[in-house]
Amino acid sequence: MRLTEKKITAMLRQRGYKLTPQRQAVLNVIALSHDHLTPASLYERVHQEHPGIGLVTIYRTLAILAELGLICEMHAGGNCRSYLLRRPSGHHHHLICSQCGGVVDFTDCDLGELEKRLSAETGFDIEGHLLEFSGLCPSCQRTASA
Amino acid sequence: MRLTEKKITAMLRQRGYKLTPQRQAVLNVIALSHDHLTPASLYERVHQEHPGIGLVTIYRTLAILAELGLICEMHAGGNCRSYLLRRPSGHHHHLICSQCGGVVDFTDCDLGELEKRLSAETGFDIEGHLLEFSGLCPSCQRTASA
DNA sequence: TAGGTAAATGAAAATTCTTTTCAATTCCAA
DNA sequence: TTGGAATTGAAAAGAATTTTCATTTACCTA
Repeated sequence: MRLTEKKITAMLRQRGYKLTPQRQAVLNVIALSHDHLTPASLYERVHQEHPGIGLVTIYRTLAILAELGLICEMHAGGNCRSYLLRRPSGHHHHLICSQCGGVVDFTDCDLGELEKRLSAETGFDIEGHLLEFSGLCPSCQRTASA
Repeated sequence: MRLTEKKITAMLRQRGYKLTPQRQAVLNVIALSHDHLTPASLYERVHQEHPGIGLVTIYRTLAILAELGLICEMHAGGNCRSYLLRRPSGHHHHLICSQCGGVVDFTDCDLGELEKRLSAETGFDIEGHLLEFSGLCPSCQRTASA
């Protein structure tokens, strides 16, 4: 079950956030995109449909969505921040190319055992995790060796 | 085999880079540190031993070391960039309390299999990874339930 | 060991990216 | 409808990083 724009707007209202046209435009772009979106690239896309929207609003909307856990915030090389609609599995991991910043996603990480052990050892009530691998993507490997 | 300051300086000279006192000071701090260092925190530490060094020099030295693959550049939440001496194991992990920000480190994570699989599936040359668990530390659990 | 030269340095300015401030506008529950 | 709190955009502020440039320095060569 993928989060749709409709479901997201419902969650927003439930939490007391207002449903402005600007937010709808942002949500629309996020919901339809399968890519990682930086604030700037989101702005660019939203701006086409909805000129006059401010970059500030993009930042603010992203902050709300991240706070509600509806999107994942991630950090990669170069232009640091990017966001992606949250996937069904609940977790969401990345393989990031340290050269070009390209991102590949994967979801199965099998950290349950480790989580259990850490929880027992430290007493932490573990809520989630972030796993990122970094390295060189095939294309940048070729560039590097050339 | 851990990279020592000596080995790093040797590699620098080999590549035609000069060995300035500033660079030595930066290398010294990096080589002795087990933490992730942001440019700012590195600067702070180096500055104690070597006042007068500029933050610019920190950035430049980090760029060279990353280019030579002697340190790993990582991007995590908050203050985006951080660097870590490249370790044999390539590992460094945290358990972070989402309430008080307390951090517990752990090193054994057993991700070798996953790394191998991802590498085979994606063609990435994987250099390192970042694994962070988040949750509530014992003390904050008590506070929360109180 | 002195001298020349390319590389490195620090300060300041310039860029980017992000957040804050604030007055005007807009959503929406009553 | 209407009141009031939330939201908006513009501009200013702030933070992080990079560029520029004149000066200094490491280190190769003679």
